[in-house]
Amino acid sequence: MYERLQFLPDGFIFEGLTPLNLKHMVFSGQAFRWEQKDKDSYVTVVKDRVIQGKQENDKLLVRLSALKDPLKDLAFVSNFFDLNTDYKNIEESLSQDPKLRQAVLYSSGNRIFKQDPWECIISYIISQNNSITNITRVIKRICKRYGPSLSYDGQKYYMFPRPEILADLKEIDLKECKAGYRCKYIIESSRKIADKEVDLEKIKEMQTSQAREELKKLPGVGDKVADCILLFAFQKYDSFPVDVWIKRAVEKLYFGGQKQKITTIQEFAAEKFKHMAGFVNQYLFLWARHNL
DNA sequence: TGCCAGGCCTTCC
DNA sequence: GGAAGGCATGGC
Repeated sequence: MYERLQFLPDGFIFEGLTPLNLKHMVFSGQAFRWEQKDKDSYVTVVKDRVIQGKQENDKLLVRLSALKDPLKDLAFVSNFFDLNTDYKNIEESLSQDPKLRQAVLYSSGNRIFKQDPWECIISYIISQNNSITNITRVIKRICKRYGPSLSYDGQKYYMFPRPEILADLKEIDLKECKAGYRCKYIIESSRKIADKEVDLEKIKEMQTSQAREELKKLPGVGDKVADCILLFAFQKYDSFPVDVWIKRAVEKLYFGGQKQKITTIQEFAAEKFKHMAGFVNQYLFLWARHNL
């Protein structure tokens, strides 16, 4: 929801975007391919395009490579940054819960990118039992080694490699990207996706629970990884991935600091937050990582 | 050194 | 159906 739009030769300026916090979005651990370019400017690669974003108060400046026609580019950008969703309403609504208010306030403007499903799946397979800095490094190595290169602003960037490419790798080669024991998951999951044994187009049309079971057919994808993929790539906002930070946050806010089983947290969130669970999750995650 | 990180898989009961 | 261990890598 923005108030005004300017067309640039290679991008757009969106004005009147509140709430928006690009820095939160970029470094909140939802996507792993953003880099800081200069002081307030960040760059990433989405499919075959380089995207540069910069925030000035309620303005979002976006430049991109591989220009098509302006309306298609506009649709692509506003979809990726989720600019047509009313986050003001979401944040106000969630803040009605006094236990959530501090987390929402702290994380305000942390919109959820709409990521490419294929890249998201492999990224979150890598994420298991791993740290955000290390996940970022591993993905970068994979793209640099196996992805087609792009040129933007005099610099080289890399696309995420296609499923067929990763599917044909030997484990011993992929190991050089330091994904460790997850390498065999990456290769086998890539093969299932390349062969359409797991069909990403069909998953888009499924209800959350069915989509979740379908994703879990991929090796290296369990409950938590599936929930991340559903939330970040399939817009299933009723999913609520529970990692150690979310667990801590929910235990502290809603269980008086008492340890709970993961299944208890999942059931609690589904019951309490319903179709808003995914948004709650994002606010809680960022808040917890910085404050707990 | 040991423990943790956006967990999953296998084994065993 | 659930508990326990193992697991690559890197930071603290």
